[in-house]
Amino acid sequence: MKIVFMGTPDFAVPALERLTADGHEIALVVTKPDAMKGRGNKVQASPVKEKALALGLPVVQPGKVKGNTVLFEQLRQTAPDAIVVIAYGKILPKEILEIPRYGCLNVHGSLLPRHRGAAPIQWTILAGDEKGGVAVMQMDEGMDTGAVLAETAVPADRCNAEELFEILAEKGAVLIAEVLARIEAGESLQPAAQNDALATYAPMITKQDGLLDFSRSAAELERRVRGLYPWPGTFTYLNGQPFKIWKAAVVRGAHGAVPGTVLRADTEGILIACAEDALLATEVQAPGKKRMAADAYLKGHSIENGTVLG
RNA sequence: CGCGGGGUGGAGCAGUUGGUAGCUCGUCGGGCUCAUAACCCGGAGGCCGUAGGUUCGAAUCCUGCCCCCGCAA
Repeated sequence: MKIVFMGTPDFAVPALERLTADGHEIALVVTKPDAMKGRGNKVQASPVKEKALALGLPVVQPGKVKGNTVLFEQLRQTAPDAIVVIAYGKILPKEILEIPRYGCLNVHGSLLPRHRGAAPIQWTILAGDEKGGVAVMQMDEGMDTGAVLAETAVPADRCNAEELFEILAEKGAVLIAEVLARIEAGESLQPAAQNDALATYAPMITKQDGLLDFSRSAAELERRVRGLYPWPGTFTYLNGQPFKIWKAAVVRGAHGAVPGTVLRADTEGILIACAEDALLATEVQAPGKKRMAADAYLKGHSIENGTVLG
């Protein structure tokens, strides 16, 4: 099948590889423009762009999509059977949705209609959902509101966002490959409309979302630690300095301490009082330092019991 | 040239008015103990990121390079 692939981050890469391997003709790859990133403000190409170039596929990086008639024209001339969109990062206007014969198919990292929007995987974990998943849907003009063609569910209450990303990227690649195969075989796919009443919205995550608020429950904070791993990570303040917490566990039990109080700091980790139960930080990071086990951190720094974080 | 912190025995840190490298832990051996992540005694282990420079002498001062990390985007 002749396909235009639109995507940007790592999440989209496995699908691009898979569709290529399946013998589809990837006529064009559309990804976001290179952007300044990281220390030193170096310009960096998107993971999808790098993979596309490695595969020898043509790439375009429009700065703007809405109203971009040049892009519309290029897509029309390319005349793809379908456009596969995975975490592209820009809204597609009607002009583009109408181009392919089989429409635009989107791979989304949640069990729709839950977690429509930019950060479905993180929000699956933040919300404490037992299951996460990946869905292939027929795009329409709404934000992830299209009819669902196929879905795969996986457990989500144990892993962190990085792990769930990896799992769902693979599952998503398989799923979109299957959907395309069925379309090619002439099967009717029976799109299932989403129940808007059950929809939730998963807005973009910001660095500030990583601030741990100990006046919440330890269970909720533990989810935050998992859901924002490895980006942007969670943090609090120790002696006025940002202090990141990469891994943590819930320790149940009443403690009667003010939220944020360090109950103890030993080889087990740093136990911090929360509104409900306590959070045991087991992997931490101070500014300018590497991430390390809390135990290792305490070898060179001492944290008195009763110190208040946040 | 975005701002900034850092590279010291296996781990985490201290150590700048330059002069024989320390701490906590781990590790090895021994002791104590019913027992122990406890305690006591003893030992091994570091060319102080790298290349030069200044100096009688540099982990400590200067310069280049490599690597790691925080912030901002």
